[in-house]
Amino acid sequence: MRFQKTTEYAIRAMVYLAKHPGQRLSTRSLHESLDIPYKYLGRLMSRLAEAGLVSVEHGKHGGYQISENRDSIYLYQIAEEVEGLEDYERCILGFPDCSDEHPCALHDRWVAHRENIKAMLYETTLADLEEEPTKQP
Amino acid sequence: MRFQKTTEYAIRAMVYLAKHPGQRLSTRSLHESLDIPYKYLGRLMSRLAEAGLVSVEHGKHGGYQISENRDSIYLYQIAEEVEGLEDYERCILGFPDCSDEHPCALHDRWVAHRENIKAMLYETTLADLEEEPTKQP
DNA sequence: TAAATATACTACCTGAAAGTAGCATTTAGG
DNA sequence: CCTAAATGCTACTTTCAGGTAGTATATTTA
Ligand code: SF4
Ligand code: SF4
Repeated sequence: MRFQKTTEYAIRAMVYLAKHPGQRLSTRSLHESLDIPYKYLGRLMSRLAEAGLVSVEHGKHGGYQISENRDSIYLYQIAEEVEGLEDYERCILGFPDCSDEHPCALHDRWVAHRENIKAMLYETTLADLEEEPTKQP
Repeated sequence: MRFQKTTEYAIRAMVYLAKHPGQRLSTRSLHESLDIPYKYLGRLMSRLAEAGLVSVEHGKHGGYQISENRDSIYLYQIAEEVEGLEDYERCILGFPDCSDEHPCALHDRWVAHRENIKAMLYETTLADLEEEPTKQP
């Protein structure tokens, strides 16, 4: 019961960028600050840029930068881009199609938690997370 | 953000057994009722039996049976046996060692949900789940 | 005791996520 | 124009959860 490793990486990187607004940071620099494999991070950042979550500049002095409106970037957008949101609509027991109408014994217990986590993802922006340190305390 | 597939299988099987107390069900029968790969389920049930969560009989008319005291089998015991509980003590951003004392921006938001899910696992028994149907509603 | 029906054990196969490597492409700036 | 420094692209490798196969072992029952 956890995020994919890649989602963790994406959140770490995005929060780090959000804490350095106006700065354009290279993959190398992010790699060194966040301890994420260099090449793997490169592809990940590329995806996040393609999704419009960060801006990117090529060439010398290039790199990634958070958009100005980081109060409108929500965590769910990061999770959606990286691992999708399908798990949050899914049966906890893995049955392929099932409704809320005749729920099994676990359904209500699980759905409550699932909806809470969804709410966290849908209501938290990067701006909300700027108050405190990102790297190891 | 979900349980491992094997954990889903284990919960499905255990809840199904809990709904058939006093019956000794073979792997073949569980496989047909729950749509879990036969051989894979065999190994899984073997593990659950070894962990003492179900009783087992070999040979003809053998199979698995839930213990009488199914009101003292908690979901966390199943999760613990199958995928471990390490994820519930883990940093959401994947940092190796970190304390609650100087938390990062996400920490409090995440820990609250994590503790709620842990509480569900630690407070729900198989007996609690017997009220409603297990298979597809 | 022999056949039938079950679990237990061991080894191997598969697919997807994670990680690695090399080269192409873009841009700043002397 | 040329070089340095950056991202982008493509392909390969590794790791592990999930799944398959065959055989050994245990138990009931005729
Ligand atoms: S009712 Fe039960 S089987 Fe159906 S989706 Fe909910 S948890 Fe899954
Ligand atoms: S404070 Fe942040 S970095 Fe530390 S364990 Fe909590 S979520 Fe992870």
